[in-house]
Amino acid sequence: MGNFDGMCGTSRSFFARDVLEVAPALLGCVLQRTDAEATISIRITEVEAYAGERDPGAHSYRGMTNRNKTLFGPPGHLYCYFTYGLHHAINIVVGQLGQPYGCLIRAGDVIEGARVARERREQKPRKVPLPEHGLARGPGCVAQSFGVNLTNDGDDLFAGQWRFFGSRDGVVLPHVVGPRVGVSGPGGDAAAFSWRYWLANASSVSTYKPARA
DNA sequence: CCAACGATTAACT
DNA sequence: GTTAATCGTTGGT
Repeated sequence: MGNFDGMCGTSRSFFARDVLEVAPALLGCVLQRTDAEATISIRITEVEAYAGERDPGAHSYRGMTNRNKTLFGPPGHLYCYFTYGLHHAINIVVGQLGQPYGCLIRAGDVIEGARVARERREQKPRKVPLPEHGLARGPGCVAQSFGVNLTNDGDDLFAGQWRFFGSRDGVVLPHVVGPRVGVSGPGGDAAAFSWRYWLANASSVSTYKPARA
């Protein structure tokens, strides 16, 4: 495993561009992590762009903190954070060094390692069975399927456990654009920040929930 | 120091 | 549609 039809390895410079250019280009790409337990490969179906100092919805809007310092580092690394006291979520760091841009990976199709991903997602008993397309549906579910936590914050996606596969010809797949999920305040303004991108026909795309005022 | 809240999820009415 | 779960980070005092 590890090779995908029409896909190939990508260089770090793919991520060293503006986040509004990179975010839609991530759709259909495959992110892969191999640890002692398994190899998990996820085909990205939903992302959101966060544009640092020009984005009031971004963690990095008010400058560097201990939590968000990875965003200020080189592109092509993993920004992992913990939220709501329960969940982890992952970004890919985007932009030139020092531009604190990130793409939140909101959903994807688990195309390799689904058995282990399901074990991780079903550690707590559930009332209704988890469908295959629900394994990595939602940011917390993506992180849990990969089995990542805060110790993975800053991981280099071009080394160690991680691989990233883009489309061979760099084509951006047809997609849908809309307002971001769960962003309150000015950054949630749908007209100014419709920076959520998803594949229209993907069943793993999370259901839309508007942010509270 | 402390209070508020969050780039969420799953279950419930 | 509404709400509990659960805690680190953040920003103000």
